[in-house]
Amino acid sequence: MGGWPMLDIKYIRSHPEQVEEALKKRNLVGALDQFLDLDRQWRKILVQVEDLKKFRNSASQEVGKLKKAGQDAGELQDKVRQVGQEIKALDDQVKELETSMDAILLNVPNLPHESVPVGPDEESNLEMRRWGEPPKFDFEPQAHWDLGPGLDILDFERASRLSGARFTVYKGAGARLERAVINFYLDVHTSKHGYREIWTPFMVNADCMMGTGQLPKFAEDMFKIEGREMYLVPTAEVPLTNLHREEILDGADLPLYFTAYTPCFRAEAGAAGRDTRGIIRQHQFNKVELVKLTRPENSYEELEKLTADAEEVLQLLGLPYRVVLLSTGDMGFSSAKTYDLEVWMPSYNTYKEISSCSNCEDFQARRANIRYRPEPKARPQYVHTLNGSGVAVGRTVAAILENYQQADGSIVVPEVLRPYMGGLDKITREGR
RNA sequence: GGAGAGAUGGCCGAGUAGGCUGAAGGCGCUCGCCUGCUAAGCGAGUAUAGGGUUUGUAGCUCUAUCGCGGGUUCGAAUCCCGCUCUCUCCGCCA
Repeated sequence: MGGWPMLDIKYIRSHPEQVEEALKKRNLVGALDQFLDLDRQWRKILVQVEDLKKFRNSASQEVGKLKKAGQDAGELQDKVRQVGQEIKALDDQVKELETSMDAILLNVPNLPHESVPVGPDEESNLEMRRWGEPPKFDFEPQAHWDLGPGLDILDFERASRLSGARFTVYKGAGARLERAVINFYLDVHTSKHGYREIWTPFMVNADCMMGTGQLPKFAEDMFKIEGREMYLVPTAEVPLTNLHREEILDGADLPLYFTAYTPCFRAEAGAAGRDTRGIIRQHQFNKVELVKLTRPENSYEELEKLTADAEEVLQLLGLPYRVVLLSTGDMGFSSAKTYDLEVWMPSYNTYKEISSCSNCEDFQARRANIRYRPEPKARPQYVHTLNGSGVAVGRTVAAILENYQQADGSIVVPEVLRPYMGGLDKITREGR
C-alpha cells in the first residue's frame, strides 16, 4: 500500500466481522464492504503483475547474456517490450486500487477498546471520579468574561479589533498568569513526572496531520497556510507524536515521554454559537501537551499514569474536577480510549473539559509509521501512542479566575503559582 | 533572494562509457569460539514493505525499495526531466 494503512489490513481480511462489529459501536455500518472487494481485486492483479515482472527480470538478463555472446536478441527484446506495456497498464490499476483503498481506510476511525462504554453520544459517558469541592460563594460569582475585563487583564474588544471573534488579549497580571501556568505545568511534568521538554515548530506539513489523524477528514477544522502545504498546529500532539515518524526505535528506549508547550490554532468550524463568551473556545489558545510512545503491552497502564499526571496539576492548583470515560460515540477519531478531565466552572455551573487523555494504540503509529524493535534482532512492531492535555492553559486561567474570585472581583493567586508571579498573591484592579 | 555542491543499508563509505549490486569495504550490533578477567583475535549472521504458499506473525518463494515522482531502455543506484531536503558562499534579516 502506498499511503497510510490505519487499521491492520491483514486483520481486516481475516476478521471482517469483528471489525464491522467494532465500527458499529462508532455508528459506522458497512464501511468495509467496498474495501474488502477492492482488496480482493488488488491482490489478484498484484499476483499477475508480479509474475510479469519476474519474467521481465529474467528475460532482460537473458538479453544481456545473448548480446555479450554476440548473438541476436531482437525477438526476445520485442517480447519483453510488450510485457512492459502490460506491466505498465496493470501497475496503473494497482495504484488506482490502492488509492481507493487508502481513501476508505483513512476515513475510518480507530476501533474502541473493550472497556469503553458503548453509546451514541456524550450521554453514555461514564463518570469515573471527582476531586475537590466546587466553591461556595456568599456573593454572586461572576464569569471570567466579566472578571477579566473588570480587572483589565482580559480584553475581548480590542482582540476582536486585532483579529476578530474568538481571540483574546491578555494584559498585565493576566498575561503573566497565562505564562505562569505554562511554566508551572512544564516544570511539574518535567521534574516530577519524567517527561522530556520539547519545543516544536508551530507549523507542520500535511504528512504530520495525516499521521495523527487530523487529515484527511478534518481539514476544515484547521488553519492552512495560504499557498503552502503547511498547517498551524491544532495541538502539540501533532508535532510530538510525529517526532519519530518513519523511524524504527530501539525497544530499550521505550517508553518515551514528551511534553511541550505550544499555542493551538483551531478553525472551530461547526462550533458557531457555542461558548461564544470568554476564553473557553478560541481560535488560538495555549496548551501544555503530554505524549507517550510505548510498547503495546503496557499502553493502558501508561494511559492511567498519563491521566493521573494531568490530574495532578489540577490538584496542585486546587481546582475541582472530575474524570469522565468517553463513550464510543463521543471519542475522537484516532482514539481507542479517552478520559476527559473536566474542571469546575462556576459560570457554566458545571464541569467543563480541560484535558483529554487518549490511548490511540497503533492507529497513529501505522499512519505515521512509528515502530520499535522489541529485541535487538526481532522484527519491528508499531508502538502505541498516547496523548493528553497537561492541561489546557486558557481554560485553566478561566477556571482560576472563576474559582478563586473574591467578593470585590479580585482573584486570589493559587499558592503554587505565586513563585511564578513574582510573589503576587492577589490580582486586583489596582495592582494589575 | 543570487551562485554552487550533495542526497546509497543502523552509521561511515564504494559503486557513472546502464546489466547477475539489496547493493563492495569498514564501523556498530547479535550469536558462537578463544582468553585467568578485560582488551585484542577468530568464525557466522545482521534492511524494510507487500503478495503467494501455509493452521501459522515459522519456513519457502516472488515483487518492490540506492531522497521523492516521472521518462528513456530488453534492462537504471548508474542516463534525462520535475520536485523535496541538506550543505557551502554572497545578500538580507530577528
